[in-house]
Amino acid sequence: MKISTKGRYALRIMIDLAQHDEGEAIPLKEISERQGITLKYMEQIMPLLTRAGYVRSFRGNNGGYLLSKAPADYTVGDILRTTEGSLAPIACLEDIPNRCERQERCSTLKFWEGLWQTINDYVDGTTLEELINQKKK
Amino acid sequence: MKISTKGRYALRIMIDLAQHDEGEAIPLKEISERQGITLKYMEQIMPLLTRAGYVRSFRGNNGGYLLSKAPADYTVGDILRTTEGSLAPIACLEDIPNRCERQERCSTLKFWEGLWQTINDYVDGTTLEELINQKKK
DNA sequence: TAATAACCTATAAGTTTACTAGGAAATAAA
DNA sequence: TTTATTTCCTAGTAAACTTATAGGTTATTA
Repeated sequence: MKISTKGRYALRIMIDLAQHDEGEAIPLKEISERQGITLKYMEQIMPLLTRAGYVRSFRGNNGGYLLSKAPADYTVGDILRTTEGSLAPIACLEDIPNRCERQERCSTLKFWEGLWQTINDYVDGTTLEELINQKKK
Repeated sequence: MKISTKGRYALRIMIDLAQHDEGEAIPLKEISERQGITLKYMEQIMPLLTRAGYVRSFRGNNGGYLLSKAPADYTVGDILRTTEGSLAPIACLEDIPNRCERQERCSTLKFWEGLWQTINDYVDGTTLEELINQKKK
């Protein structure tokens, strides 16, 4: 029941981008040095955020990344789900191929659905901006 | 971010024990047939529940397991934590060896602590009895 | 004594995680 | 036009974890 480095790193990268945003694209090399995350691993994470439209990427010299929106317009849930995938606590909640034949009479299904909902509500209840400003108690 | 089969099976086993409790110890062989979980795998899960004092085990002929308490006296959280281990969403929340040196200035730490708390609150908010009676919305 | 059932430990296949590696394509500055 | 920079893409890989199997030991009852 753990969030992987992909999601955790993505969150730190987004925070770093927000905190160092001065209009110019920020290259991963800089973020790598500040955050202590290897460049090559970040290169794998970034396309997920780019494709989701959460960051704009610029290739070539003076290239790098910029947030597409204001920090207040991202929930942490947005970022985690694009990098981690669904936050469903058990596989049979998500896709049809994962459903089991016991589902009709499964007495735990609703409990798991509730947990999923609870997790989503929590992660969607905090924005990137709140994280940066440490407004969360 | 998934609950493993250990925790999910443990929950189903506990429900099965509750639903078929007639005072006599229930052998794993029976539960195995009803639940479609292999006997040998269950034999690995049960000692965790026995050591936690959640079930009483009886060896030998006519042996098996019995719940130690009434279904209303177990929270789902109790069962999941004994079989899954801590439900902390990231390792650095749990033990000292896992703490990172960035912890002081980590802007996501409180967020993760809050998620952990939220998960614990949810799983502790449902009892085994409620699960059986499907009182959960 | 035989059958049953929990208990204990080891092993192993499959999957996931967390990277590393190498090169291609795009872009800007020289 | 060349060079340096940077993202993008794909593949590989070691370690850890998950999900079991397997075999034997101990306890208990009929």
